[in-house]
Amino acid sequence: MTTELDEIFESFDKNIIFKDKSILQTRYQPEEIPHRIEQIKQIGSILAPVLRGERTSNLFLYGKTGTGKTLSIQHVSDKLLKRVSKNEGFKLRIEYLNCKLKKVSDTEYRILAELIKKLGGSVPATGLPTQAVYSKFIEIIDSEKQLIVLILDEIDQTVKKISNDFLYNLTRLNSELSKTQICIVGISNNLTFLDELDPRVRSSLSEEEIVFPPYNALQLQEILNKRAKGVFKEGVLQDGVVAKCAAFAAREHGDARRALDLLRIAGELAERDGSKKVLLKYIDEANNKIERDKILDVIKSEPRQFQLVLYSIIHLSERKIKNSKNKTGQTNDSIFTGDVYNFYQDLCVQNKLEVLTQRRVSDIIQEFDMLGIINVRVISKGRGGRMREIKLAISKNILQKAKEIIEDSLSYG
DNA sequence: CGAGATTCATGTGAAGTATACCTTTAGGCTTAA
DNA sequence: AAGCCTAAAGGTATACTTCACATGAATCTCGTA
Repeated sequence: MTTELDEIFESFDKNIIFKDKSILQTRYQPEEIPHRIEQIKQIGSILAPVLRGERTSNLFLYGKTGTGKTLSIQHVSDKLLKRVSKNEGFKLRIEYLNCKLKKVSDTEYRILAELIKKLGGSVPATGLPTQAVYSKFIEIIDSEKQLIVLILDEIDQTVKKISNDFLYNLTRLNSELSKTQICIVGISNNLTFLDELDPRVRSSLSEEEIVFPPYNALQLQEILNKRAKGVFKEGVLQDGVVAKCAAFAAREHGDARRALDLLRIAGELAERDGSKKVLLKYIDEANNKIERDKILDVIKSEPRQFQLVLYSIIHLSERKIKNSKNKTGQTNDSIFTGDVYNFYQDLCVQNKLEVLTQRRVSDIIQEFDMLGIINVRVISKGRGGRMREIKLAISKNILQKAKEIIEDSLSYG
């Protein structure tokens, strides 16, 4: 046993593939950010007045995921902070908050609490009136003369959960502050986000706007090449590996994060396989793995009733496929609402869970369609009634795994 | 034979209900004067 | 007495149910050729 373990550890220790994997991790902050020079310059020139201790315009960044928004703003703020520390005339703080994090995003209270914590204060987790937390926030900010840049990432999430009012209050903060000046940098991957905003908020929040376009395949390749240099040992990458990663990611609206993940996972797969090179096939595998993990994560996080409905769908369509092969040979793998609901009812009884109404299950099915796990179409069979035709949209090789996940979560519940 | 009515099985919308989670508030406990 | 905390009271969003009506093509009905 020990020897086997030793072997595993040793082969892992040899580390044939990677030199420094951390460079591919999402947290990693590279020295250079290719193809974002324009944007970085713009951010720089907009935020530059903070160096003289002046308030800047509020700034708004948009672009899809993985287009370097967060990276760029962090890059600029690092540089700014370094410069400012040299001349001690005033104080500059740049706080970054990701509004999408679960513990933060729910309520106004929590966001404020989180901000206060970042600024060095503390509030009880509950019990205080929101207004009190709000004034505490102002008090902390205003306690000394300073300049605050507030970076709110994924700001669109807050508006969905809370309301326009919160942002409105934020934009008006300056009028309530005497010593401190504050400016807000909003980041959103939803391009239409601004349109949904209250016009008052909109005009003050987006005094300046910068758009981050998606990377194309060539640019992705360059990014990958730059990073890959430090990550992998010499010559472990098969020709075309980088190009393929870039091509895959370019298909997904030019998501650089996706490209980096692909490369990293492909490397990990090669390593686990004991291969000396990262071959092209590992990229396909990595792509599958990412896709699979994404879907399985979704399934995992779904509530129990949703899982039961999905389980019914998977079970029925598997059975359907088998039957149709035996009889006719044609692939008629679609199933209908009624079948699903009946099977689902039995499933609930077996597991001693309450049975939801058909109305609700209908909505649940629709939601799975929106998640892209199934495809749904309303058809009419004439006198046979009207119903949804349901088809699974996930590849067959993860069905088994999906079922296992659901079974697991059922037996624990 | 064909136009229009009927029908089936469920889609879909509105409105109501239960539940969980939040905020607010009142009352009790602690602390400082 | 003032301030702080907590438990209960009051609000609100969410998940679901109930009720009611909408759908759309196969099928039926019945008048007509």
